[in-house]
Amino acid sequence: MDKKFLSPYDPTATEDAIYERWLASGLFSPEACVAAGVTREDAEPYSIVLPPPNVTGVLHIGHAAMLAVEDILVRYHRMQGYRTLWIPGTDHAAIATQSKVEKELQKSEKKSRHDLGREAFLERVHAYARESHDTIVHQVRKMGSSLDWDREAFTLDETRQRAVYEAFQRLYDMGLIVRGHRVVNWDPKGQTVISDDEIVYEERTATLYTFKYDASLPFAISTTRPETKVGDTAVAVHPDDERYRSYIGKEYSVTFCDVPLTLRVVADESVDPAFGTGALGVTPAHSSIDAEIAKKHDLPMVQVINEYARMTVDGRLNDMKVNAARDTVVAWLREEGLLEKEEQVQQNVSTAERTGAIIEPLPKLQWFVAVEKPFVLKESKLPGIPSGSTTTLKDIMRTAVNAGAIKITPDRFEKAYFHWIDNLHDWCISRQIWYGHRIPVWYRKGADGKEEMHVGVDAPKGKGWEQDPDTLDTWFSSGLWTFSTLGWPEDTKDLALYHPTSVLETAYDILFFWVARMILMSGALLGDVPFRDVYIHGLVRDEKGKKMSKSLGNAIDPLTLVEKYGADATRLSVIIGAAAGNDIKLSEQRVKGYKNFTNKVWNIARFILQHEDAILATKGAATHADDAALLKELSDLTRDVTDDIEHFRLYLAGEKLYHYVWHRFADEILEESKPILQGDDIERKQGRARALYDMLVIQLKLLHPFMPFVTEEIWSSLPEKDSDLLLVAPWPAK
RNA sequence: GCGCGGUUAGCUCAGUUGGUAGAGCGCCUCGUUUACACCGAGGAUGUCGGGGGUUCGAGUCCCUCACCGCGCACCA
Repeated sequence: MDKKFLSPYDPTATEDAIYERWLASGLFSPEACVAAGVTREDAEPYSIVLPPPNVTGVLHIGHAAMLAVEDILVRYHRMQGYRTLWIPGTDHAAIATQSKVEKELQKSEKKSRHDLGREAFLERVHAYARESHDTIVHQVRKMGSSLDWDREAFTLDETRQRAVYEAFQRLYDMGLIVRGHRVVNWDPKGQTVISDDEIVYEERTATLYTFKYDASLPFAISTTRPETKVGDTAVAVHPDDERYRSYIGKEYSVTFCDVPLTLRVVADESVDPAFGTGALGVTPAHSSIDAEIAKKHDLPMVQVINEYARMTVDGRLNDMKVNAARDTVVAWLREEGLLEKEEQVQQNVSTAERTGAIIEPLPKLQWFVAVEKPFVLKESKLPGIPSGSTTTLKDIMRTAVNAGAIKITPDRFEKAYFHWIDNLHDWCISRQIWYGHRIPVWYRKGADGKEEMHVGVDAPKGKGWEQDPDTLDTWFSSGLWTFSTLGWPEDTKDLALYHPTSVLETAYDILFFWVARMILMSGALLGDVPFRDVYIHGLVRDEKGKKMSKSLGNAIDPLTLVEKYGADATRLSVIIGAAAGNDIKLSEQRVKGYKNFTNKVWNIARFILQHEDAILATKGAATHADDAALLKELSDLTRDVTDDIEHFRLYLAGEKLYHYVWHRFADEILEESKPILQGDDIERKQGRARALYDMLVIQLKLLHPFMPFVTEEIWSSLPEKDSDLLLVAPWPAK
């Protein structure tokens, strides 16, 4: 027996060396597995693309859970003989990374990005991203992730840049990317447009003011934002509302707080007669709902607020910030005796996810992905959408899941997914930030003074072309992730072999942001799904059930846990007790418990290997009925665990293994074996020793996906085995 | 407003198709017998949120109520 078994298992002393052995073997690569003869050339592929962590800092325990789940699936399939590929990568996370660097720049040097200029600022961001990337890769390795590092990708590297430009051009050519002047979500602090999904609603108490624009008007309106009323061009009422029916179609000219307004009364179904006075002041430029009403009724759009959330009208409001302008308008209403009512109401305020600023809806010229526009999908493998049929992006997203080409586990998330799609509007993809993929569109003034535009992967020939200064929403490049990592748009072998990927595993908080957009991109560009299964894991929370975050100071760094208890224990603690999609509350106490389990496994091996001579004396099937029964019992467990893993019940598989290994095998079977092993019946003794050894081998294999390090370390000391590395040992037969 | 999840032992949670209530941690008693004290043997603790229903039988299925958490929508 190896001397190392004489002391307790020490993860810190072994894990790094084991990971190095795996790397040196090259067997994280499916080609290497084929070359080494552990995977058949024609084996069925199994592929997962790692959801790329943002290069905004360090990994948190949620990432650790993600890595553990995916590594379990990958190691299991590799051992099952699949041609298994797990691709690593990181995400440039445009807005998130840029605003992080901006914040630090402001803090340390009191400078803004404009003080540095685009190029110098981007240098800073790149440096930060590199550093962050290195930290993340280090952490990912520490967790034992069996990723094929030779295929590592970054959403902003050269290959992915090409994929992004190609995707943009193709979608543009298909008419699915459009440029338009629309009311968008403007973040005055971040100075950029953001998409609907980057908005966080905050509930606040607001004052609802009811007033008349002018004493000459026969009715009043209600609003929480009186300052925007200088941009009103209409008053909308419900067509069936008796109170206002006689005013429909009439036009009123008034001067509202020094600003002349012309208001037409229009009838619109969307107006709720029960709210306020039942009459709605329509501000087309500063409300997306109002913009829709305005479009329907062909109303003029007047912008009265600028990018800095300041008023742009003549008179007393000129250049005032919106809050000050609100007070001024209310004061004016009071003076004029127009204010009829003030009441406190609960209101959800839109704020920007990254900067926390209150969103100011503004009309702007931006790029959009049109999700409801019909187009012809030339080649399609999507069930329900035949090649050459007319469809929409929304339809693709809905059908992929509805027709069963993609299965979401647990299935309750499908409902939320459909609901999200039903409420989806066109996706604004242009951002006024510097870090990210520059929009592949060039402009120049033509000879006739008109603007010329060129959309393409490469800059156009000729003089005077300027590339669009804006960048793309980070989710645009993330949407391509399953195939951009496999070499698309090139017609690569990887793409043919590994796409669609087998499983997309992620937390539920980015189901819409990301999962839906991957389905959109893959559907539109490849006519296929990006993956067959979506497995949703929960969020890791602290002991009190709070979401872990740096700002709350309750975040547990996975590396700290790995250093204290080992990666194996850390992995188990985020797997066991966490049913699919359910949040997990993590405490160090749990991790400690699983560290004890790793030591238990260690000592089981130690005990069995003490009888090495007796083990090696026999071979073949168990002859004694008791031994055969024990092996049968274990093969039942193998069947259960295999079945659980196949159905994403990793927590159950882990728990069953834990329970069997410790409380059945160690506490009972080994105890009962002691008298036999110390007895005089040599044949019985050798038979039992052999049986225990065979059972140890099976248990190490079953445990390996869950706790790869300690099992591999024990494996290295086994006197007899069917594979040099446990990493690629064949999964035990049921 | 619509939807989703949760409510099981002191704490954190399992309980996959309905069949005598489980685990870990904590607590109590005993044990240092050469795998392991990062241990073992044993023990206490539960009207499975309330109410109703289906069933021979319900933690599990149905209805309803309450509370907690979350998502979406509205947000004049």
